[in-house]
Amino acid sequence: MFTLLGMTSTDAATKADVAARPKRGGGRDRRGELIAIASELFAERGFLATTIRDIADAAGIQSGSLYHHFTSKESMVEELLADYWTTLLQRYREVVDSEPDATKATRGLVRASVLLLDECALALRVMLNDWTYLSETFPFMEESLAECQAIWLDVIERGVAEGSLSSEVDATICYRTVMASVSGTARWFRPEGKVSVEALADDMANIFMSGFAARS
Amino acid sequence: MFTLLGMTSTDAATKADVAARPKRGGGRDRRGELIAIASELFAERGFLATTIRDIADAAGIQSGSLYHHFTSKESMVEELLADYWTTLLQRYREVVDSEPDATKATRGLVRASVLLLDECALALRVMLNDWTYLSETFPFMEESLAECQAIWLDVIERGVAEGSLSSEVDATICYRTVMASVSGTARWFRPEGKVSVEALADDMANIFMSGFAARS
DNA sequence: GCGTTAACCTAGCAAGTGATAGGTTGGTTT
DNA sequence: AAACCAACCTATCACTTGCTAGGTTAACGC
Repeated sequence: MFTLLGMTSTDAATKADVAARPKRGGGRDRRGELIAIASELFAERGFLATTIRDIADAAGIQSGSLYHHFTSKESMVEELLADYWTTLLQRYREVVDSEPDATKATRGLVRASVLLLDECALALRVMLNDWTYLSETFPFMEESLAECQAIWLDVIERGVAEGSLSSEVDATICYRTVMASVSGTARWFRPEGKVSVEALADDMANIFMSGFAARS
Repeated sequence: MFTLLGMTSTDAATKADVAARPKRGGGRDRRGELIAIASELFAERGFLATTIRDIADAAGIQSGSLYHHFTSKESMVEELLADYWTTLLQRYREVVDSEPDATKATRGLVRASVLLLDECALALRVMLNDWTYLSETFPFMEESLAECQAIWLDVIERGVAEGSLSSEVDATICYRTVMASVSGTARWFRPEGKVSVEALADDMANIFMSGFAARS
């Protein structure tokens, strides 16, 4: 430990840094701020490739200080993912409960997925990149996915039964195709970009309902 | 280092292990074997989450021994990914060069993608899970993806021009939707599973061309 | 002023990480 | 028999990882 003008480096750092430190009462939900900062990094580099030192640097604090707010690196991402799934499933239920027509319900599910992509782009990008690890770490992810699949299959099979959806393609393959497209969209879609969610939702719903062959 | 019956532990380990070691001339392409073993782990747990000690354990050798065959962990996955992209692009070119009809060419591209999914399931699963890291590490991945996109957009726009594909949805969104579905399929598709590639290729081509609304 | 508390710092640990250097083995070639 | 070589081992390095213990600072309530 070197000394500077009779101060130890510890003292010097403390004096200087504390002055530049933002006031305590300022932005109130510090924990939320840190989650936002961390999520950005997770989405950009991947969860596993992001270290807590990266997060601390981005937040302008020391790595150890993060553990005042969180118990582990995993807990920094858990809320983000849990939020996504509860919201998605809640909106799915609203759609299927309020829409008896299977065709419209299918469009509604696509639409709900895409609109949520807009709100939770970070969460989807994080999951997209580290699904294997994250789904092993957080059991609720597999559980939520299972419920998601159940809702979709129910709607599709209802549509096939009432004759509005084609019985020629396998329901499970339909479901997986849609889900893959929607979540895969997270890789390029940016909420602030030039493609609007509304247009995207309509386009994707159209593709799945009618395909992209020209109507004859 | 403890001793046992006058032997050092080093000697003991050597004597025993060498006896159990497979003969040298046996399976000739050892490097290829190791790539296969590593790929399996990469696909299962993710590239970043797999350590070279995991790979060595699975291969029944010591971690240091891997560096007799490879210069780095990255080089263990590079061939796998490069193979995928060269094959995909080559087959894409065969399709667009030999098929003047845009509708059939589109089906051909979907089909080629799905069939390759069958052959290169591991490569796709690896990319799907660690795309962010891998595409930063291997520049050829972004380059190949760009060429892939160019081929797709060309075919789609040709189809729109000749009136066989709908002009109502954005070409780029079409492309991204298809690609996301196909590569996302790698998450659940298993070559040895009960869904045949042929059926899958047909189903997916049908979904994209005609959608899953019942034909009226 | 005094105690409390949230937010942060410093310093470092234990466990792993990818990678390396040099030695050993046994089959193949000459 | 001698030389060669691929395949592997042992032991270890330098570094990074997530995480922790204990201390410091400043705002707030009484």
